[in-house]
Amino acid sequence: MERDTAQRRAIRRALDEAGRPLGALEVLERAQRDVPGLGLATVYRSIKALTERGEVSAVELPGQPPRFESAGKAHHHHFLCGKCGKLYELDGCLIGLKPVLPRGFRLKSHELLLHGECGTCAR
Amino acid sequence: MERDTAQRRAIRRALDEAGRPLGALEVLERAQRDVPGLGLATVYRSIKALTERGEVSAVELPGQPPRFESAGKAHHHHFLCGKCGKLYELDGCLIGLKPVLPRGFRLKSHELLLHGECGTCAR
DNA sequence: GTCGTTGCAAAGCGTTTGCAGCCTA
DNA sequence: TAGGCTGCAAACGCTTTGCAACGAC
Repeated sequence: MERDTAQRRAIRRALDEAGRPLGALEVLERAQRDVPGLGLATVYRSIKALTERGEVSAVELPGQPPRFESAGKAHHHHFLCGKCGKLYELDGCLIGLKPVLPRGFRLKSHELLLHGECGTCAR
Repeated sequence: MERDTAQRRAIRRALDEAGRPLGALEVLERAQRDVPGLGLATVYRSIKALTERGEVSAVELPGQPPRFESAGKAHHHHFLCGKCGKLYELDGCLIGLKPVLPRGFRLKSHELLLHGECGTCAR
């Protein structure tokens, strides 16, 4: 990820402006507004490079392809609505307590995914 | 999932006796000790049926194919060692506090994955 | 005997890679 | 101009499906 190309600018922009995690195809669609000839392989290659640089982070969901979001936000978790399938960002972290780990285990990070129904679907 | 066949017995047994979540191929290998001719498609079909019945649950890991474990255990979470790649089961739940959700959201369940190094790898 | 279940092979899906040409620095 | 970057198509790994034979009830 060293050169500044139109493709990478478009991909970065797509992720920055989305406001929510995007799937690879969604990134492609949005970035193609800037660079019509853009290929899916380039999207994957760029996302991979950006992820390694720490500028993008992947969000994994059970049974679904990963979605990607701009990194650099504060530590947060996600809420997946089981009805509409949308993934929401939640501010803050719910894990205040030090978990009880087996002897010798060292904790480096954690991921929390909440399931339920969003405000729109719940009524 | 209505008939009782040797294949399904073998698959169920493999999951029951493993003590940790297994990948599809691991299930195949173990179940083939009982039923040598067993095919991978049958493993997937059976796991799917068992999952729908609630007897098996899938554990999703970032960037990896899912692993499967017998359900019915108490609510628990997992710890993934970044060095050796093993997935451990942790007793109990760390989420005591009601998380702050946006207005109207209804929480049904949650998944927590801890990352770090296990006792063996940490030293 | 019925019809759910199986193994095989082929198809499917998301992702990665090989390659020749392109374009940034 | 060198070498990273790109698009295309083929390859890949994991999972699902079509189909004819099989076997539980």
